[in-house]
Amino acid sequence: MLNKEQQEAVEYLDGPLLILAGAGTGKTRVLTSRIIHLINSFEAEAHQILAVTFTNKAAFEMKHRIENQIGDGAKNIWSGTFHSIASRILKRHPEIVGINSDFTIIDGDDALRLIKQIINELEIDVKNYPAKNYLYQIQRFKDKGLKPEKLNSKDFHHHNLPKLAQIYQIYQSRLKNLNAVDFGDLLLYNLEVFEKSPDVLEYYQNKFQHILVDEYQDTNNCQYQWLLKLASKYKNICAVGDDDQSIYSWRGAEIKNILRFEKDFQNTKIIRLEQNYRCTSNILKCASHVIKNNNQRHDKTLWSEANEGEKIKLISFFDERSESQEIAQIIDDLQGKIKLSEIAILVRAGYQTRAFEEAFIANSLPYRIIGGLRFFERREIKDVIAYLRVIFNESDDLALQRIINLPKRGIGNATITKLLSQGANTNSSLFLTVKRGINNGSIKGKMKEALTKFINDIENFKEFSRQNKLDELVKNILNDTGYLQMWKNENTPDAASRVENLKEFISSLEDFASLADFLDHVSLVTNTENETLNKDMVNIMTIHSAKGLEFDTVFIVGLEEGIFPSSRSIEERDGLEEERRLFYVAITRAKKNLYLTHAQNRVVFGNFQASLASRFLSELPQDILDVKSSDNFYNSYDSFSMKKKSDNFSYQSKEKSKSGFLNKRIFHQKFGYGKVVEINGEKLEIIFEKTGQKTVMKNFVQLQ
DNA sequence: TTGATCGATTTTTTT
DNA sequence: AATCGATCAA
Repeated sequence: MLNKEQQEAVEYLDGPLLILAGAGTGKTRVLTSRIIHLINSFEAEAHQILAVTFTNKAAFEMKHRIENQIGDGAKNIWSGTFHSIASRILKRHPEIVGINSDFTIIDGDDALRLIKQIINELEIDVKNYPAKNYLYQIQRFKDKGLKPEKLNSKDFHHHNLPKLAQIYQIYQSRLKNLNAVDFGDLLLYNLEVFEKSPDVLEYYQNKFQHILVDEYQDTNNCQYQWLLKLASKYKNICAVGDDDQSIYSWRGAEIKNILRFEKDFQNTKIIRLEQNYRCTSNILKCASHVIKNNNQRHDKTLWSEANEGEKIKLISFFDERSESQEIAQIIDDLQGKIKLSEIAILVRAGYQTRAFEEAFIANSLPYRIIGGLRFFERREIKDVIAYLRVIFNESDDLALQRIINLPKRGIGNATITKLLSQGANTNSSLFLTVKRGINNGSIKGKMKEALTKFINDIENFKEFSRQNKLDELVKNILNDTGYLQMWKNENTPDAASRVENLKEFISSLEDFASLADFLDHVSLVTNTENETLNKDMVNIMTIHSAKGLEFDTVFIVGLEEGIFPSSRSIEERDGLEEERRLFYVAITRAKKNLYLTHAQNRVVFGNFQASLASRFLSELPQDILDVKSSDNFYNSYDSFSMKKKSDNFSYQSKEKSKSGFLNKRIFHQKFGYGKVVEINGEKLEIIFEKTGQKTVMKNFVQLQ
């Protein structure tokens, strides 16, 4: 059943509609119901509907739900991520922007390789001006819809990156020569298509009678312009968003797109969804209380009919090891009572997952890391894909560079650089340059032998791929080039798992009819829909990848200054507000139980150091908190644990004070384990295992 | 050209 | 702690 506002949002058909949907208010249901309603009421046919999301997962889920209700007709709906839809459109009109329809979509790795090449040629000091800063800035330009020729000095001056505009321009022309586009280009070229060809634009304006956009607060300027153009004729655009959940400004997202929606589309109807169906009222209260600290937001009141539920648990640990270790213990105790798959550990940054992985392995708790190292991003998989790219398109220099000396063929950096500059001079691809060099004798000896074999291999694979299935092709590549052998020779557990991944990769290829099909798929779909999803495992992931998900029990961990909020966000303008929204998103993932944890010490860049509790913890509503501390240390939040701790001390002093501390292993609440090397009255000299020698009062250590 | 070694640098977040 | 890049000997 839909509530009154949801129903209205589904049925409203008189032009632009903005749905401000708070966390857990059922926006996905509204979106899918609306699409079904459009079709069932004959307002639009499936192929006249455009539904845009940010993640493949969201798009997939939406489509799946609609298919369940109206069957195969749903297949004609244009639904997908901004990038996949833009790619689909660009494939139909590539000539307008001067590329071919078999363009390659390159990922961040390739883009970075290209930028590095360019800044090397321009002799820019990479030490002071790293390539990735350039790449980042260029991506931001693209997010704003700014092409190199449209830049004016104020756009790039303040970035303190020499020759930024020039590099951007060269980067674009190189991509064009390679018949390649990056993620940002997909949208950017769409805009160019629409500008250069009003007919094409009009075709899509007419085609898409109804446009629906999910997560509208995460659109960047380029996507915004794209939507504006497509919707400007019929103005049947329905955007769903929540300014409190905007967490992608670092990728160019602009909250103001929500604010200006009303101005861009006259007579916009605004519907607010404020009834939360997900969380207990305690969790909701916690989230609302936190987000109120932000200034830049629309004030809104989420409410719910749910019970208070459990209190929010706030737990403090000695260090990140005991944090992960004891959380594993807590979960172990819960096992049997609740499903593990209904538990999530949410971290601020990817590297934090490691401690949990280790703790879960130690406690033999099943877990999965969502969004971590994605399948198609693994090195061995990218290598094979690079082979496929070269086979599909021998002019794909970026892919060729990746594999020309993999496995090792004796083609070193010097040779590659030489070949590249030769290629640049003659305006020909790397592949062609190599071939030419072999023929005209400029490549000689061992080098010639190796490169001839390589070129022949590629041509053979090309031939083979015309007659054979994709998985057979890959098997041949792995065997004939010695790539598989390379890993097998390594004989490490790591290499073994790479071999396994390659096997998995081969079996995943069965679904694809052609190489072109596969390459299209792989460039835009980042992860294989993993089959482990149904298994009962604890979920570990970053908060960003948890967006849109919900779990019975959620642990938000590492709530410390410098981690959450992240150290960078503390310095950035508006950084803290976004960080707080991130916290808000994290809190509202929880349906029933919420644990907030932090460690008092943590290893940062290999150094064990004190870690301050996050400022966000002081923004929590105290009355619904249940504050606990791990038994091992002093905790500033909880007088109860202090008392318990001092009990421990008195017990110790009775039993152990006479036995002497010298040369004994001790534990200190703040510094951890150490060995006593000297006693001066009440003071002890201790060499701590992690922090070195310190002077500490006798009363503050326990014998182990 | 390769592999070893040293030192610098790193940690947001992702389509 | 772990990775990346620069440097150098073989």
